[in-house]
Amino acid sequence: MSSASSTDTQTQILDAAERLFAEQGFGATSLRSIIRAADVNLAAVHYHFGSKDNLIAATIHRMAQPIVEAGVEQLATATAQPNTLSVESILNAFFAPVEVICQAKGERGRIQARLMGRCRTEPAIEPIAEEAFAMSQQVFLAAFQEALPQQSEAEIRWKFDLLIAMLIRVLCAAGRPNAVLQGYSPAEIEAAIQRLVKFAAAGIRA
Amino acid sequence: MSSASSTDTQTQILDAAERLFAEQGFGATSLRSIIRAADVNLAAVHYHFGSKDNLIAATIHRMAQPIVEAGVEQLATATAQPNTLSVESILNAFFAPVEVICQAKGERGRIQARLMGRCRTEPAIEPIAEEAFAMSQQVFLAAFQEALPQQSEAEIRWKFDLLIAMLIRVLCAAGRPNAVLQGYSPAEIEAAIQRLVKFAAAGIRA
DNA sequence: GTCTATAATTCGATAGAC
DNA sequence: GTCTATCGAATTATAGAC
Repeated sequence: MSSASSTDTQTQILDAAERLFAEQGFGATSLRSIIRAADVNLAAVHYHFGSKDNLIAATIHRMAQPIVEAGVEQLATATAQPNTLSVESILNAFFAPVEVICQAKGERGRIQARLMGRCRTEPAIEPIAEEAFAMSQQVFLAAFQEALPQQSEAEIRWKFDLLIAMLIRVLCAAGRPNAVLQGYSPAEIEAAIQRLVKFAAAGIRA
Repeated sequence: MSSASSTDTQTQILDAAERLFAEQGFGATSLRSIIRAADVNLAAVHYHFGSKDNLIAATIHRMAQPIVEAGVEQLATATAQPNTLSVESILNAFFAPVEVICQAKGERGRIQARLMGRCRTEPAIEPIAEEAFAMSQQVFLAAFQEALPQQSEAEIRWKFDLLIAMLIRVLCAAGRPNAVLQGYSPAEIEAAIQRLVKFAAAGIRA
């Protein structure tokens, strides 16, 4: 068991790593800049995580866990409805991370959004990220296949791949001039999600 | 005027930088790894480009130029038609880079696609990339506004932002399991573009 | 579990010979 | 225009005291 202080040190390191990895990328972020921001000793990183690569994996997994859970839970609720599963209800669950990240976490949410985006542009990181999001990918693909039996699996797969790209872009660009999500109030988040669902549903059905 | 050999050295450096920046990111790629791949001397980089930052800017501009030109030219052709400008014709021009990059350049195209993707995930690079793609962004936004007068400028802007995210994803994921673009033959590229146009047009009109 | 000190490498940049 | 040599600073990682 870890003591309370060691848990705090781990969290401080993860918080700083999350922010710096998101802003600068994994390779460009040094352990020194992380321990400076976390106000811990350099040796503590190697003690708690072993290496920079292990710290990267731990950071990604901590970021992904609540996002995957929120999507899977909300999808399970939608699936439990007696009516036929609609594309819109699946998309509402798929875009749930927008609410999870932007509303509940504020500034930290935008950091995690950037980090999520990096998982798709850094080739060396992809295996780690793929594992972290595997469960989410699996259940959503299955739901779309059930809701769109007339479309081939390959067709649904590349459309779902584009949906992920859209979701990441929405999260990364939140609050910026041309973004779909301009503010962070519950009403604005809800409205943005509805715009996204409408946009995506039309594309998927096309 | 540069001599022939100096031009070759510059090109060798740019080719290696393009590949390594795309694969590892700007911050994580050292000048030494670039000169190793380019088989030139370290001092040659500073002689020809002055600094790492200048080399980054030169690499991005060289990548962006033919992409911007292809899109703008094809859009001009579509605009020159006597009929009303359709969303589909604009989107065909917008997705032209897929053909430019994937068909004409082969493996190097996929490298440039990744590099293009990095321009939107590395905050420090954004000003450079924004300048490199400014002309393209401007003409396409104007075309969409003309084709969709019933939609507000803000609405068109966030939809266009998502289109860029989709285009980058298509280019980055080309050839991978769940990608819309599976092969690189002219027929497959043309078919993928048509799928994309259909998907995007439905979303934009929604 | 936290720390200092340091080893071993690598980084960007520059000086100066040719 | 290209090269060698090198500076000063930064990097990851480790050893060992407390």
